[in-house]
Amino acid sequence: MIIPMTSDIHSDKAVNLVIFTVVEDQVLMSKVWDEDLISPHWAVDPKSRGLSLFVVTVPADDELQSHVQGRRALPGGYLRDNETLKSASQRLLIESLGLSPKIRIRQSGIFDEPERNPLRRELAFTYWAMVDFESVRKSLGGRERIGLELVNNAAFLDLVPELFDKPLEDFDGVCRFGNRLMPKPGVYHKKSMTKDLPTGKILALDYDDMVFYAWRAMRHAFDGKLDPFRYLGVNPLGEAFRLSDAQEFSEVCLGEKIDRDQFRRRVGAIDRSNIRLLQGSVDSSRPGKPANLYSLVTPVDGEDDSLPDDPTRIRPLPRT
Amino acid sequence: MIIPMTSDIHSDKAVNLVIFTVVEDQVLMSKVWDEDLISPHWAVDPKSRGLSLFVVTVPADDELQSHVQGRRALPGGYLRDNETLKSASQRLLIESLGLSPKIRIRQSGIFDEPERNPLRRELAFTYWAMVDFESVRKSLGGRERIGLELVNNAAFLDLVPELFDKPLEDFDGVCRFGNRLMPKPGVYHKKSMTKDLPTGKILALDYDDMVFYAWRAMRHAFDGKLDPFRYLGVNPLGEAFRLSDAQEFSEVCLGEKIDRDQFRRRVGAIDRSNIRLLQGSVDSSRPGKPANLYSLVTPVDGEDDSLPDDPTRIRPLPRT
DNA sequence: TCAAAAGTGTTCGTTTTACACCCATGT
DNA sequence: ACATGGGTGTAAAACGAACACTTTTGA
Repeated sequence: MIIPMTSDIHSDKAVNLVIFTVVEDQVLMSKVWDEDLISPHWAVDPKSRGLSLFVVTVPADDELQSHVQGRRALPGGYLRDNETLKSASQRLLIESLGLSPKIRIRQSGIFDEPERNPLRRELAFTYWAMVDFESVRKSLGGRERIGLELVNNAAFLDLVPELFDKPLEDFDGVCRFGNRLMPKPGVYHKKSMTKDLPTGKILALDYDDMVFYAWRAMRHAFDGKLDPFRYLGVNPLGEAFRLSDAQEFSEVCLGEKIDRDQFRRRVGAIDRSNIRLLQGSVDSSRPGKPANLYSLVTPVDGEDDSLPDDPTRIRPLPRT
Repeated sequence: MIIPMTSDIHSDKAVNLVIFTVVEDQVLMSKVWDEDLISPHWAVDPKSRGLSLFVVTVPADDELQSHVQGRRALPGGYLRDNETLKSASQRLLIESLGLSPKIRIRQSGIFDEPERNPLRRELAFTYWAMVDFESVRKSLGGRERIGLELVNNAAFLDLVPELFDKPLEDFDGVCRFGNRLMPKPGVYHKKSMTKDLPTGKILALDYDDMVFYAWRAMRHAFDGKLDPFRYLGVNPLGEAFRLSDAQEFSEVCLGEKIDRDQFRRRVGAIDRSNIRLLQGSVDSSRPGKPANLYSLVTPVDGEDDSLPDDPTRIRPLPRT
C-alpha cells in the first residue's frame, strides 16, 4: 500500500482496525473460493454446521516482512491533522475495506511499547467493529489480499478442554487469541495471551494483543443485560432466526457455553430484549422439533449513538 | 515550568495526571494555611466534619493564559522516546509532585480533538491515581502553585437535589465534574458534563472532561464487590477506622449515598473483604454510641499488580 | 429523658442456576 | 421406537433493598 506523502500525516500515530465478522461455515464455503484467504485451514469444516467469529487481516507491510516470518497484520493507517482518532478509524474502514461509514466503531486500546514496531517508534490505537459478513465478503482477496483469521467457533470451544487441560467452565471467556481464567478465592482473573499459550502467536508484532483486547471489549455486548444487536449495530443472523442460532452467536462471541434454558429466558424477558417471536413461522430445515423463528423488534442501524461507548458502565434497565 | 529542549520529547503527545486525594475537612484546615490553594472556597467548612475528595491542579501554562480566563489545569508533560505512556505518567508524578513511584496509576482516556488545545495539535492521554493526602500535602503551594479542586463531599451531595431539581437516587453517581442519570426504560445512561451544567466549567480547556472520566473509572473501585483499598493501592482512613468513615469514603468517591445496613453487610462478608474488626477498641470521640474500630487485613502496598487494570472485568470472588 | 449514631434481625422480591420433563419432527 | 433438538415448569440458593428495632453514649 502506498501512503500519499502529504504532510499532514502523523506517521507516529497509527490506527489499527479489529474488524469482527460472524458467518455460518456453509455460507463461507460457498462464497469464498480462495481458501488461502481463510486461516487456519481447519477453520471451516465442510461436514459440520455452525457459526464462526473471524477477524479481518491483511499482509504485513513489505518493510516489516523480514521481522514477521510471513505473519499477517491488521488493517490500519495513520492519523491526519484534521481528524480525531475515531474519524481516522472511520476513514480507514472505508479506505481499506470499502465499508460504509454507518458502522459503529469503538476504541479499545493503546499500544505504546517503544520497541513494538522494529522499524520506528509509533503509538498504535485500536478501534473495533462488528461487521456484517456480506459487507466484508465483497472486499476479501483482491490486490490487498484481505483475509480472515478465526477468532472462535464451536469446534474451537470443544477443543479447549484438551488443549488447555481445563474444563470450559474454568474460563471466563476463551478464544484463539487468549483467555481469562475465572477468579478463585485469593486469585483474581488471570489472563493468557497467545505468546504464553502452547498454540503460539498468530499475527505479526503485537497484533494478537490488539485482537484479544478488542475481543474482550466486544464480548461485553453479550455478558450483561445489553442487547448485543443494538450494541454492535449489526445483525448477522438475518431477518428471521432460531433462538438456538442467537445462542450460538452469543456463545461464539463470548467464548463460553450458555445453558439453553437460561439463554432463552434471558432474551425472553421482553422488557429488556429486542427479540420477538415471529407468529406462526417455524423452521424445519434441521433435525429435531421445528424451531420458532424470531426477529428483532427494532432492526439495527449502525449510527445510533444513544448508547454509551463503554458497555461496562451500563446498569441493567429497570423493569417497567 | 521550563521543559528541557532535548530532542527526544514528543511534544504532540501529552500525558495528564488526574490525582485524587481524600482528606478530612479538619485535617485540611489545620494543615493547609494558604486558602487560595483550595477551590472553591466553600469546599472546606470549619463547622462540619467530613471527608472530601479533591483533585490536584496546577496553573495553566503561560502561553495558554489568554485562552483560559485564569482557569487552572491538570499536571502533565510530554512523552519521551524511550518511555511508554505509563512510565511517562510515573515520571511526571515524581517530577511534578515529588511523589513516590510506588503509586498505582491507571490509564483512563484519550483526548484527541484537533481543536482541543488552541496553540497546537496535541493528543492527551490521562492517567489517574488515588494518593494519600499526606503525600500530596508536602507538594501543595510552592513555586508551582499546586492546589486542590473539590470533586465531591457530603455537602455537595446534599446540595444535589436542589441544584439539579432531582433526588439523589435519580443519579448513577454525581460529582462537581459531572454526573450520569440512572437508566429508565427506553433510555440508557445519560451523562452531563460541566459544560452542560448550570454550575459551569471549572478547569481550563477539556480538563473537566479528563477529571470526569477519570472519576468514573476510579468510582469502579467502589461499585462492585472489589476491595477499594487494594484496588486504589491506598488507605486514606488510617490504621484504625470506623465503618462509618469507610462508608463516607465510599459515598464521596461513588457520588452516591449508601444505606448504612447494606454497606456494613457488604464489607462484613469477610470472605471477600479486606476489612476486619479490631478486637476491643472503640472510638468515643463523636456523639452517639461508641464505634468499633476496624483495620485492613492486608495493608495496602502501591505496587501489587495482581489486580487487572480494568475493574469492570473482574467477576466477584466466589465464596470459600 | 432525649438526640445521635452504631449495630442487628427480619422480610420480601428478584436473579441465578440447576434439574427435569415434555414436545414435535425425521429416520 | 428413538435420536435430535426445541421449549417450559419448578425449586433451591443467592442477592439486594427496605424497614424496624435495639444499644450505647453525651448532653
